[in-house]
Amino acid sequence: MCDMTTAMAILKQHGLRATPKRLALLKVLSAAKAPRTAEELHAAVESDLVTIYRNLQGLTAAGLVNEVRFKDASVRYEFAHGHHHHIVCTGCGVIEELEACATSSLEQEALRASSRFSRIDEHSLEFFGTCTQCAKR
Amino acid sequence: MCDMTTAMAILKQHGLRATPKRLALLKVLSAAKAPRTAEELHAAVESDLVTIYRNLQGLTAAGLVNEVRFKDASVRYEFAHGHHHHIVCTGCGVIEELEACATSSLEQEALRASSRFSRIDEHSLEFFGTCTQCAKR
DNA sequence: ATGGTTGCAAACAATTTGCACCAAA
DNA sequence: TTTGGTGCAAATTGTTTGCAACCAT
Repeated sequence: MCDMTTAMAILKQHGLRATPKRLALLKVLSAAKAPRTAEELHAAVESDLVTIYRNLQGLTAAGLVNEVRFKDASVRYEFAHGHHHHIVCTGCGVIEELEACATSSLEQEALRASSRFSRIDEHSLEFFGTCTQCAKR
Repeated sequence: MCDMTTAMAILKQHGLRATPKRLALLKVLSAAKAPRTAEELHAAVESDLVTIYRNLQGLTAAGLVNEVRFKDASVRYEFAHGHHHHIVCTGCGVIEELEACATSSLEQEALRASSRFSRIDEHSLEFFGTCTQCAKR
């Protein structure tokens, strides 16, 4: 579970009220081990789906939540907790979170290779493979 | 422009006919220096938008076209020509294609760090930054 | 009491599907 | 002449907006 005190402070700081719906959403997200879809969250926290979307927007803007867009077009949300990437199983869809990110050298290289760019600020990286479960079959 | 002879062979091999609309789409895509949206293609090749979508689907399945989903939710298509990545300017949206891809070590590392995966087959990687034009302002 | 928040209905954008007609092989 | 391709209308999916009622501060 997340640091609720800090979260409350950040909410206030962004003019967002600590409503039950919003807190419930935040709680589910912070307890999740992998990013969740709006639908999954809707199923988990009994709020209007529209409210889920609006709160995800607000929380993302406040930096408490990250939006992750996967290559299969699904959009998922996760409690913000440092830069990292994911591996997605192409068999069953399970998503694992990867701790480290060692792409700084890649960024440097990309910038060097580029002809029209002067700065790189961000990147997105996902891996796709087969989880051990699916590999057995 | 692409190797049309090869393209024709691949089409036949996938049960796809060499129709004018399809060839026009392929031609525009192969001439583009950056991935294009369905709308842009629609504007460029006078076919029904639905036909564009259907042909993009078929060509993608045949491996002649790649679908690229950017983090800003836009979906673009490019003529398939070897593995590579892109840099996107967060200012003006210009997209540059990067030649090389040196992520094999990252894949190895990711696989090692993972606890539930036994194989990585693919990855997606995009960089976001500022192009020299936008940097001037 | 104010100004953000919520639910419901409705609007939207992007993409897909059904169907009748047309055309490449 | 057969089977895939095309256009048009309509359906779908995911997400956003308008608005009146509601509630946290």
